[in-house]
Amino acid sequence: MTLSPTAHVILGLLSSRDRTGYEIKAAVDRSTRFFWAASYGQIYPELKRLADAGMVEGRPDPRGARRRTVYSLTAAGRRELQRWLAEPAETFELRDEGLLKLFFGDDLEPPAAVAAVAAKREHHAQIAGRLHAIEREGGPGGFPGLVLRFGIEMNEWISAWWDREGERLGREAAEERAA
Amino acid sequence: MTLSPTAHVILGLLSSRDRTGYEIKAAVDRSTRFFWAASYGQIYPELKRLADAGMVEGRPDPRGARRRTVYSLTAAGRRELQRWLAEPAETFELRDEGLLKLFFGDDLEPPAAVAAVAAKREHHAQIAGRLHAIEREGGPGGFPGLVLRFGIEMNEWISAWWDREGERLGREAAEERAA
DNA sequence: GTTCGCATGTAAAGTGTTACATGATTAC
DNA sequence: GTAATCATGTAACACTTTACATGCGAAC
Repeated sequence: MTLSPTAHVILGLLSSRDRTGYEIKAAVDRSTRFFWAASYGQIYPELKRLADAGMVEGRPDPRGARRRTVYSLTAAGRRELQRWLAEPAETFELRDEGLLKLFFGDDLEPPAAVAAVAAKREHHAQIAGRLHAIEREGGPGGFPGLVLRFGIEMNEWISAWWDREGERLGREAAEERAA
Repeated sequence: MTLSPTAHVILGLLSSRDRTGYEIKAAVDRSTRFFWAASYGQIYPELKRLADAGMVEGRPDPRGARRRTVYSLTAAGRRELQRWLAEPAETFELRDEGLLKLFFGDDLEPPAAVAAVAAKREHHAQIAGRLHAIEREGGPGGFPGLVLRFGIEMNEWISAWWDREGERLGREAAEERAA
């Protein structure tokens, strides 16, 4: 039985505190979302599988008439988390439709290409801004804080790169019109 | 009928020249692979769908007894490519198991965390190296060349970032041992 | 009293990878 | 002759998203 990386995200989040499936989803959206997303359609079935495998334990903890299941890590779950963390990472995938469009930019009219570059700059500036906001609102310390800092600085760097490139393309287009 | 981004990659690659499915796969592996991968299992069925939709045209072009189908873009296919290129990009997804492990680094023994950082540095240095090799072997000009340059510089930046961070973590661990 | 947030789940559809199967041609 | 490359394709599996369905509690 091999566990998916998403299963390990759940184990990792339960390592710091007990949570419901709903809270796990919220934590993912606040933190790992930018490099590892997960939906309810994954989280709830995965919690069941992990419970069957003895890695997590759910206990009912209703609020009034509203049923609620809080999950916690078992000793086996903590061991599995440690094992996975020590093992080398495998998955690294990027799917960037913006880069794809830029790649085919030679098929574009110059103004459209400049617009595609501007969209790339904007997109990464926005991600950096959102991450920055999380940091200002008392973001995490330790390794989560380090990864957050990385996300901010990388997106700022990418945004600046395309900003420079956009300037250059704009200048070249202007020179061409002048000639 | 909406076309997937992968369908548009095929249209884009057929825009510069006619190709077989095999050649499309090879071109993807040489170029868009780092930000948009595609497998035979997608390319061949997608070529059929695109042919049914009148976006591409296949003509048999055997080499001896070996059957071979060369595809070319139709006028409708070129229009669709233009339309898609002008439209804002939607998909941007990153799945980075290494960042995930670093995120949970507080659960790791310090030497293991330092190793995870080193793995991240190495991974991006290797990608940068491979892309650099493509550039040296007479890489593409124009927009494909620009995207390649971006890939090289971004991976070098990421590698340098984790290099710095690894140094710092190593120093801190040493100071702690000394104290 | 209605909207928003909490809470759990499933079904269907879409996307994509991997492995397998087949066979010809070219280079060593 | 044999290994690598060219060439096409499918089947099984894994993974994920989206949409739907349901209902309580709190805030306004």
